Amino acid sequence: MPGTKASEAIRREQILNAAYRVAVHRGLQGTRIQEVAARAGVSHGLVLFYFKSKRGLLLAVLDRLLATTTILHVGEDIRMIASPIESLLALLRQEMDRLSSEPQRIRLTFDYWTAGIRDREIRLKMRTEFQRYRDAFFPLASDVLARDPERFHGVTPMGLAAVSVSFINGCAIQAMLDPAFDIAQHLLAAENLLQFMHGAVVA
Amino acid sequence: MPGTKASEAIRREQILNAAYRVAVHRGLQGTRIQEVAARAGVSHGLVLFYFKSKRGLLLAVLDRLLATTTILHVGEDIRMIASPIESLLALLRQEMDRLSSEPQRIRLTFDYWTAGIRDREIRLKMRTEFQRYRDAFFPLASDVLARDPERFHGVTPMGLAAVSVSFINGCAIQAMLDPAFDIAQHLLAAENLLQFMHGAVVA
DNA sequence: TTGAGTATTGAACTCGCAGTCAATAGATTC
DNA sequence: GAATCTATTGACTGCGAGTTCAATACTCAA
Repeated sequence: MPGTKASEAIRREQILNAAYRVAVHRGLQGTRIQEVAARAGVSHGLVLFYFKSKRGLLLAVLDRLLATTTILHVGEDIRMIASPIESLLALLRQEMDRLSSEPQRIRLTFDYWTAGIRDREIRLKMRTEFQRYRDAFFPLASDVLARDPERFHGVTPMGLAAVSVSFINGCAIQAMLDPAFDIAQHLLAAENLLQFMHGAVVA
Repeated sequence: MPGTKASEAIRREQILNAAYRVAVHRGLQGTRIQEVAARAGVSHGLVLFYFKSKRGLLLAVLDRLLATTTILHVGEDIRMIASPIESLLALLRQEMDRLSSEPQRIRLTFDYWTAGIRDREIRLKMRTEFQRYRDAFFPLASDVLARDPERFHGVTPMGLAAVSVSFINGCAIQAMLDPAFDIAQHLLAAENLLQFMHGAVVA
């Protein structure tokens, strides 16, 4: 009855792929090992053989999700912008575009986020990931503060970075459930807010 | 074997109270009817008798959660502030304070939010609630835009209101899992951002 | 006090799914 | 081609939880 054999690496990859798709489709709680196995074209026994438990499988899916998440990339074009505030604006725009382009991934990420409330291991992984994301904002935030230290008296670069992340997260949340969510309008509003700041700096 | 009898209203209230506390503690998926019944001091059969199903119970808990959510309240003090932007700032501060003061409620809300991805009925309830919340920002947002229509060219009041909500949601998300999340720093950063805007307006 | 009506119970049923493991067939080696 | 190895299977187990419902005890009106 056993089917064709394959190397461990290939099988794990197959199963993880399947698990990811099922998790995206059904949610974390709704993910059943049977369905993952069916999608991967193996028996459910094999899934448990490789990942030991459902929890192990979902943790592996989380690792994969985080590993394949596009790390915040501050491209050459953004770095070339002379004004720090306009750079930050460009980065926010980029990230919001990315959010709207992969809704499924975002939904799954939030699913893990919620699960992290009650699961220590998930929580730690998520926390690490978000810290990394926030840290990527750090240099730009520093530049912004350095340009006008007096106005931002008391604000730390990490504080400003965190606020940027908050804004992006908040947009993601609204975009997740609200079909009428207007990304363009959000971008426009954010843009104007930051232009506002820029105007103040220049003046 | 039946215990003391009570009116329907009292029993529903008892059970809902218990269900809410269990849901807060265990999460939506982790809520078991047995535990709810135990907390309410009734049999699990009675819980099903009144709420028909677990789903029915959780929907009732959601109704209760939303009904008892403090509706965004723009107090006299805030309305008295002459500058629209400073009013908005005060409102953001108020809401962030509120977030940090009831973390359990926020967590449960996000739990339903996640569930809403796959459950149409929950989704609709959540959507309605968030729209109401967003609408409450509308008047203030309008005032802000009216004060300087040219700079905000193209931005709608609803757009600005949505951005405000995004910011608050984003803060809530970070605060939920990150123990080191610095509300004070967030407030400070937000405050400075808005002061910035205010300075531009005055200038 | 009694009887009807009903709120309440809890045993029993069902169902789905995670996890186990001995058997097995494909691969590999000599 | 035989022997060995091991990846793979699928039947089996057990449990946890939602749901059902007939029995039961409380309430209240007559």
